[in-house]
Order: sequence, then structure tokens, then C-alpha cells
Amino acid sequence: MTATPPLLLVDGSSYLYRAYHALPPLTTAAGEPTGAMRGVVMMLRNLVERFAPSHAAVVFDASGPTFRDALYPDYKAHRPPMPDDLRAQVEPLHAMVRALGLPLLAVPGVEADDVIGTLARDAAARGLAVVVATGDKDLAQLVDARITLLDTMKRNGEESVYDRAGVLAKFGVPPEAIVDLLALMGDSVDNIPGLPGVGPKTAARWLAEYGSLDALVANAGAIKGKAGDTLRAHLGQLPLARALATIRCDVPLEVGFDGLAYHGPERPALLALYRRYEFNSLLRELEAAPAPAPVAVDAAGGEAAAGDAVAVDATPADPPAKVRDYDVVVTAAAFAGWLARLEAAALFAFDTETTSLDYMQAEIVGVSFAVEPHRAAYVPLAHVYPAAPEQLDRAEVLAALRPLLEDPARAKVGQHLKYDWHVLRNHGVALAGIAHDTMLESYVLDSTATRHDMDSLAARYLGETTIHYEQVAGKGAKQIGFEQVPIDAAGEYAAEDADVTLRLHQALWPRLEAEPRLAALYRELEIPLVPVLARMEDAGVRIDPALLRRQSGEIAQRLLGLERQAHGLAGQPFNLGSPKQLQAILFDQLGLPVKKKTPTGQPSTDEEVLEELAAEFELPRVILEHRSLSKLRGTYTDKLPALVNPRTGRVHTSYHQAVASTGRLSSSDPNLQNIPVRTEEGRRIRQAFVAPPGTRIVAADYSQIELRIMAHLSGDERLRAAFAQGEDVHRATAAEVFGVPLERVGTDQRRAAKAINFGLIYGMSAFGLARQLGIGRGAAQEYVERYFARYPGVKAFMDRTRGEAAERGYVETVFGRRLYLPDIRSKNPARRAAAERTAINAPMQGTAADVIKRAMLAVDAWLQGGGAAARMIMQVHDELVFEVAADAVEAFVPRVRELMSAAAALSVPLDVDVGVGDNWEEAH
DNA sequence: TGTCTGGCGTAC
DNA sequence: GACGTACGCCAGACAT
Repeated sequence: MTATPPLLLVDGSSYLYRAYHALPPLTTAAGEPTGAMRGVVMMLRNLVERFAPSHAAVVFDASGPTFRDALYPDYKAHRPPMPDDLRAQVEPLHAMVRALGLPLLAVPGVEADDVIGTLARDAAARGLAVVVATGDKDLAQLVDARITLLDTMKRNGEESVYDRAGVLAKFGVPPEAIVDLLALMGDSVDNIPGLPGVGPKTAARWLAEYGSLDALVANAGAIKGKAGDTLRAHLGQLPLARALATIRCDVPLEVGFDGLAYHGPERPALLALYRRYEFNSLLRELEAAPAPAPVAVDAAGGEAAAGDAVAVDATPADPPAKVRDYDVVVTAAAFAGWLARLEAAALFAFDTETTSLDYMQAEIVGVSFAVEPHRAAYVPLAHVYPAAPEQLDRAEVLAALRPLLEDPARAKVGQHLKYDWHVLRNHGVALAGIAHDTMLESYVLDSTATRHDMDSLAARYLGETTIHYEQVAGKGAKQIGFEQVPIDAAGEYAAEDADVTLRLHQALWPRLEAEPRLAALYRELEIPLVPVLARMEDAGVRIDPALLRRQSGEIAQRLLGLERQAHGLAGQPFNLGSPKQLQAILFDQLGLPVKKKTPTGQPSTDEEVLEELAAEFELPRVILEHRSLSKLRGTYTDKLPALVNPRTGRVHTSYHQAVASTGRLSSSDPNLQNIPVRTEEGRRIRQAFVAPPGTRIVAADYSQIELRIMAHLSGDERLRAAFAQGEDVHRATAAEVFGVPLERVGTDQRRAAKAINFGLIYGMSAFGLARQLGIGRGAAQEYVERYFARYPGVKAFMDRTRGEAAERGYVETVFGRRLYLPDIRSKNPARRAAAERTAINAPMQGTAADVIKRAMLAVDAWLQGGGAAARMIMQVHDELVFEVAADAVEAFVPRVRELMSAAAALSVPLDVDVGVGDNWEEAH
């Protein structure tokens, strides 16, 4: 940050659209749309806090035509009118911007970009630093030594800052060539024609080579190839395209620089607006803030590091000291006081601090609590750094807390409580009464958000920057265990965690309650699943490390042989594991034909390409075998033994409940959901997942669950009948598509039908099907058409789903789980098509996830009630794996089949295949 | 030495 | 551009 506060220019229009498409369509209780407003207000608030600008402007497009329409009648001709639920937010947003104290500009006849350009250049000429906040890359042309571009609110929640070097890195050309770049590329959103087939890469390459559009045009005759022809054919349109892309920096403005002074928010107006549009967390924050809010912040941030305990890396943008009241509890009396508060509370937030992120090893270092906003306590219990002060005894404190923590009737809220469940379990405390988990609240509200960690949620829903773990414990090599963090810093951090968790819950829960189906999913499925998953993780699975090591050894031998063979064929040694080196050998040295390219333009060496080349050449065959074996060794046979917990002799995965946007679980460290099964070689790894003496492995998987769900969702009579009659669905599909009797279906026909069935679930096109089956596009198209003719209900379902997604902006599972699809209305056809495929797939994949989660609850309840001497140890999307006492297996199998089949009442039966064995491979 | 990205491959 | 959802390996580039 510069010493002098910068001029902050915000492209209000671009952010408004971005927020509208990126954020959930929130409304007030009365149904008025507010999501986009809220997104923009949050962003403005963060920008002001961060840059502490002395002058600022938020610029919007004015209504009516601009000079560009006069230049080019088709300008923005394809842009649909503003959606009603966005238009409704424009006026309220303007009011909020004004109440925030930010000068607002909307100048008729020009666009927001032109106003920003004019203001930016003017300020830069005065020697001021300028920050332009926008989602529109066209503004990159303004960047210079004083003007920087800031792109916040990206899909992944990160931001990008573009100075001159940044623009060059991002676009491949410097700011002054951006206009030329845009003229060549065109802009489909604005309907500016570019050169057909010329994208950012080609355009940047040309400009890098010739320096400017003028020089390129002058040398157009010298450009070779198809692109050169294209260029020569379209020379005439370039001047207009450039004029349209050029931002004007000479717009006459009524307001002068002094008129852009920023004096801070107008509190009463802002309070009224927040209240009117139900921005409750912002409202509470503003109400809690001392009035009037301090505006002038020393931009150099001199005082920031002087804070008492917290600041390891405090930035000037950290919120000013709020009314926060955090205790560090080190006396029996203080602890007794907090215990009493917890006992009196209807709900309390708690959090544990530990020695390790590995839930099986973590020991408690301290615990924190909150029962009301902004008031929290940290109880340090095992800090061990030199001269650490006296702390309460860990065992005694946990014993005192035990009745509360183990009481299912005492409601607790936490962030990712599954972890705390494990940590307490390590100290013999059985956590019960998990009433709420903010991570899951956030996930159920919007599963497409990339992160549901507390820091992200605090920023998103409270607009607050929290103390990050790295700030107190360091990171990388310098990271220390939490037990070594000084108690003062630990207290601020840990107490804040409990406080923020509580306040997040207060912000999130009303939103969930406002959506009854989501609330039910959260309350009845996700929350009860927490202890079930914790128990599965805690159980782990026994593996046979000696077997895996033997396999590693064998594979190593074979790899050596293959490597020698490959080097011989290549005529030189090279690293078979390096796609880059392999690419050089195959395509440069040996001159093999390039079959396809990677997204970065390199010749691909993936399996499909190598298979194709292997028909003619020997080396690719050797590489393929080497690849598959080194994958097995590197990912599985070498790694799994290292992950065996020495205490339990088993591997304990982590199931992630808030990662997959469709509602599935995911698994890591190790990932038990991608253990090989398709090849003979791979399946040997499953032999190392063994049943301990006296037990057996039982694997139960849903048969064709996603296709069954498709039958249910579509209601297609023919497909439902196939399942109802227990037919082999791929065979039945083949009979329909190829018009032959069931018993006459050939293997290739069944294989094709299977590919069609899977393709449908994934939204595959005829093109993809053709590639999958190695047939012509016409033939693939014909298959698809015959399929839809025979299963018209499926066709109707897909059309309906796409339409509904476009209309509502999200799709739902049978149980009401929601997945937002902001790209469904994208003007970019590729993004829109991808969103449509997700729209088709998500209800099926997500419903399957809901179903197996329900099954897990049912089976767990049965087992916890003493139903059988068995424990559930793994979940692999459509499969549950159990470790069952040998003498209990016979009774177990039919019961688990029954519970899983009954997990959902669909209009088709849910069949479950169950296998038993001494290891996972045998149980299939 | 650590961190990030690209290319690739495993599962359902 | 063309098949959805994940996790994780290795190589290589680059920052520390």
C-alpha cells in the first residue's frame, strides 16, 4: 500500500452483474431479491476498509444509448435485457452506496468504463495512486505506473491485482496493447466482432511479434497459414473494433476531484437500509460499532502491530477494536464462572485447540467457548513454551466439562465438529449434542462455494477478517505446534474462533430456516451424519502392509525392465514419468504423429493417445504399462503402508462432508474412494484391505443407483419397467436401441448401450459417445436419437431439467439438496454447456449421495443399538463396507440389504449387492 | 527447501 | 468444446 491513500474507483456495473450471477439469489422475507446488492455492499465495505481511500467513486452505467451505439448499431445487440430480479436491486443499491458515503456517478452517453478512465487518468496526472476495482478486463488498458487494477470477487474467492507486469503476465501484452488485443479478439458479450478463430493466444502472439495492431496490419501479407488468411480477410473491421474497445479518458464531468472526497458512512441512513433489506449481519455489526465510526485511518498502519497479544501479522485493514470481551481462563474461579454460563446457556459454541491436525494424534492444548456474541473465553490447558504461565489441569477441566459435552440434550455449535469429536475422544470424552455445525450450514446453503472454513465464512457472512492460524502458529518450516503459541496470542485467536462460530451460526441459521427443505436436509441428514462419519474414521480399516510391500517390490522389478526396454527403443535414457520428456522423445525425436494437444498446446501423451500410437509402434505400449504400474506403486502400494497408524495398526481416512458440490462425500489421507478395481493388477491392492481374525469384510453396493434415480426422476415407463422386472439394464437398453430381442443382444451392443447409459448420466454429447465407442459421429447421433425415441421420458426430463436450471439458477435432488449453476445463463456457450451438463448430472449424483447418507444413518442407528457385532468402516459413493464378526455375518447380510434398500422410497426398487470375504477384493 | 501448476490417472 | 464428481502422484518451475 502506498503512503498516500489512493483514489478508489469501483466499476459498480460490472460488480453488480458479477454478484448477481455468482451469488445465491437471496431475498428478504417478503421475497424481494437482495443477493446482488448484498454482494456489492460487502465488496465495497471490504475495499474501503482495506484501502482507506481519501477519495473514491462508484461508477455505474447510465441508461440509454452511448456513443458506441452510434459507432456501431449492433453494439451489445445480443445482450438480453437486465433480468427483473436484478433491475429491482439497482435503485436500492444506489441508495446504499450513497449511504456508505461513496460518491456515485452514472453519466449518460458513455459507459462506466469511460468515466473510470477519465477519473483515473486525471488523478494519475495529479500524482495520485489509483486503484480500479472491476471485474471487467477491458479496463486493463488503463494500467500504468500509478493505476492498478484489482479484480476481487472471483469465483474462487481470491483476487488478482494487475500492475503493468501483471497485465503483461495475464494477457501477454502490455496495457497499451490491450486495445489492439481486444480489437483482434472481439468481444462476444458486447457483440464486437473479432477475427474468427483468433483468440487471446494468437492475438497476443501477433502483438508480441509486431508490437501493435498498426504494425501487424502493415505486415499482414507476411502472416502465414489460415490465421493469416483470416486476418487479411477482416482487415476492414479492425479500426471499428478498436474504436469500440477504446476507453475514453476525456469525458466531461460535472464533479471535480474534490467532489470525490470520502468521509465515511451516513450511519442513520445505512442502518435504515440494512434494516429495510434485512442485511442482518451488517446491521448488527454497524449497531455494535462505536458511533460515529472512525474514518481516518493511518494508511501506513503504524499502530497495527502494537496491539497487545494478537498481532503477528496484523494489517491496517483489520477491523478496529470492536466491543469484544475475551477472557483467558487460568483460575479455578474464572473457570467456575464460565462453567455456570455454559450450563445456563440454551446453546454454546466451542472449539478445541490441539497439538496436531491429524485427528488420531491430536491432543488438547486448550478449549474455547462462547454463549453470546463478542464474548468468549479461552482455557489454556497444555501450553508448554518456556516460562508458560500456570494453567488449569487438563484432566480436571475435561472432567468438569464432561457432563455438558456428553449430554445430547445440551446443544452445541461448532465449526467442523467432527474434528473436535475425535479430539475429545482421544481424551475419553464422547461428544454428543451436536446441534449445529457452521461448516455444514454453509455447505447446505451453497455447496458450490469453494471453501467453508471459518476464515472464509467470517469474511463472507460477517464481513470480518479473522485471525488466521498461520498468524499465531506460523507456516511451513517455521510452523510451531499450538502448544508452543504464547497464551495471550492463543487466547485472542481461540476465543475469536468460538465467538465467530457463534455469530456465524446466528447469521446462517435464519437463512437455512427460510428454506425449509434445506433446513430439513441439514437437520435430518448432514448433522446426524457427523458422529457416524467420525465413528467410521475412528474405526479405520486394517491393511496388510507386508503384502503391499511385496507388491511394491514386484512392481519395482517390472518397472526396471520396462524402463530399460523404453530407453532401448528411444535410443537414449529419459524419465518415463515426465510427460515433458516423453513428449520430446515421441514427437520430436521419433517423429510420431501428434494425436491431440493438452490445454496448454503441448502434444498430449495421455492414455488415449498412447493406445492409438501403440497400434503402430512399440514404445507407447511399453510406456502404458510403465505408467499403470508406477501409478499403482506410487499412489497405493508404497503409500498405504506409510499411513498405517502405529497405535491402531489401521489406516484412518478423512471423510470430507463439505467439499463435493453435488452432496457426495470425499475422502483423503488416504483417499479410499479411488482404490483400483477395474484391472487385475489393481484389484490386488484391495486384497491388502483385510478382515482381522474372527471377522469378515462385507461389501454392500447399490446396483446402478444413478440410472435408477434417472428412471425415478424422469418417470420414463420403459426404463422403470426394466428395473421393476429386474432386468440387466444395459442389455435392456441395447435391445431397445438396436431393436433386437433381449436374448439376442450381442456383447458389442451391450457395451454400446452401457456407454450410452453412462453418457446420459454425465450429459455426454453424441461427439463424446462417438469418441468413447470409436464410431462415427453420425452413428453415435443415431444411437442417441433412437435412445430418446425409445425412452421419451428421459428426453423430457433432461429438457425440463435444463429449463428449470436456467429459470431458477439451481437444480435440486429428490431430497431438496440444491446446487447453484451461475453459468447456466452465461453468454459463453462453452460455460453454459458445461453448466447444463452439471444440471443434468447433479440431481442424479446428488440424490444417490442423499440416499446412501440416509442408509448410513439407518445402519449406524441399528449398529449403535446393538443390532450386530459389526462396524461400518468405509463409504465409496454407492458402496458401504463393514467389518463383521464372523459368526454374525449370516444375520447381518440380509438386514443391511434391507436397510439400504429402504433408505429411499423411489418409484423403482433399490437393489443392493452384498459380498463377503476375508479381504475387500474377495467381498466383491 | 517449500509451494504451486500441469499432466495424468484412479474411483464412482 | 465436446463426460459429471472427487484426490493425489510426479515433474518442473519458481520463490525462499
